[in-house]
Amino acid sequence: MRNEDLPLYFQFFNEIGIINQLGRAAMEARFSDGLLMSHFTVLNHLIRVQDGQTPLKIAQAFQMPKTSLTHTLAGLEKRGLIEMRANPDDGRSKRVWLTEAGSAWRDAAIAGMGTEFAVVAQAFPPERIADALRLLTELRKFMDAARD
Amino acid sequence: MRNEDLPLYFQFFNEIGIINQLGRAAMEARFSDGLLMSHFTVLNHLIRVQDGQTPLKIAQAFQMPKTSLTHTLAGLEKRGLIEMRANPDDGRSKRVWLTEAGSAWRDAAIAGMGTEFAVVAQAFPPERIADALRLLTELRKFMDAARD
DNA sequence: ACTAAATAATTCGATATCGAACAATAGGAG
DNA sequence: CTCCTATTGTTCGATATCGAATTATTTAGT
Repeated sequence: MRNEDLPLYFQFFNEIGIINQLGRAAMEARFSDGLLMSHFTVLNHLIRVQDGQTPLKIAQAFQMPKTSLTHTLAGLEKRGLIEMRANPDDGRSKRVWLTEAGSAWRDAAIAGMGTEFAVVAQAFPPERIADALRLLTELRKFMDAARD
Repeated sequence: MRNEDLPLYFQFFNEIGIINQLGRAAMEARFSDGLLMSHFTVLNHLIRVQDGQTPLKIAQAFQMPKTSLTHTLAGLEKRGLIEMRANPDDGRSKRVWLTEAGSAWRDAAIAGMGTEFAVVAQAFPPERIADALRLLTELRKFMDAARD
């Protein structure tokens, strides 16, 4: 990397960070029951991939300390959005299952986001977003693979 | 927004979130003295804009609750990276000043990031990043302005 | 000048995050 | 089987985040 390119990459990640913060705040403001992005992310993952995952699997999927996930799962369970049952295949681990309420909450959260997205979509048409998304997806996969 | 475009925007912000998390973790791993991105962001802001800002100004610049900033500033002050002095123009507020150590720590942090960026730059040349950066900057400004 | 409303920062309490240490179980080597 | 190591999840302690209430000061209205 040429030295004069450093600010470019720096600024890139900087903008990513700010957009993430703004987007996150906007979405969390619409979440009911004091739930946060971490909770939503887990529920969404269980629907996208499949429920019945072990906590460790989920933590790895998000590159997240498993100790943080324990706490997030506890919050979801307390609110009745997931159920944790023993794993018959391995006495050490558990399996995480969505409840009806969990599935419904996730759907409602996504519907709520639509309102936010519509505002963005007014100014940024799908083609532009899709264009940038290609790079972002590629970059995410690269960074994910580059983790030691 | 057409309904079938919703997943596109959703996925876009999702990738932003993951990249942010991966980038953040990689950078924080290099920060000395247990400092976090929040600390770096404040120091960097004081250099970019100008030090002597009031806490409220800084909090607004980051769309961040001022109560969180109080805590971040306390951490920076405890480590001698900033100094807070009374504001002669307004008895309610204070002004935040960088110390030599604060400035040096920020420079070292950026230098450390260079190593991470170089890996990314191998696979993603400046032109591609600059291209995406244009959209991101525009989007960030838009979202920033759209805040109520 | 006096009072009321607005503003700056902090304190408080509840929750989140995360590294280190831990208990329980699994699995492999002998 | 027994011992040793690896793996899974939790607990614990320290710090971070953030909304609500609080204190001090300024500004606006009269």
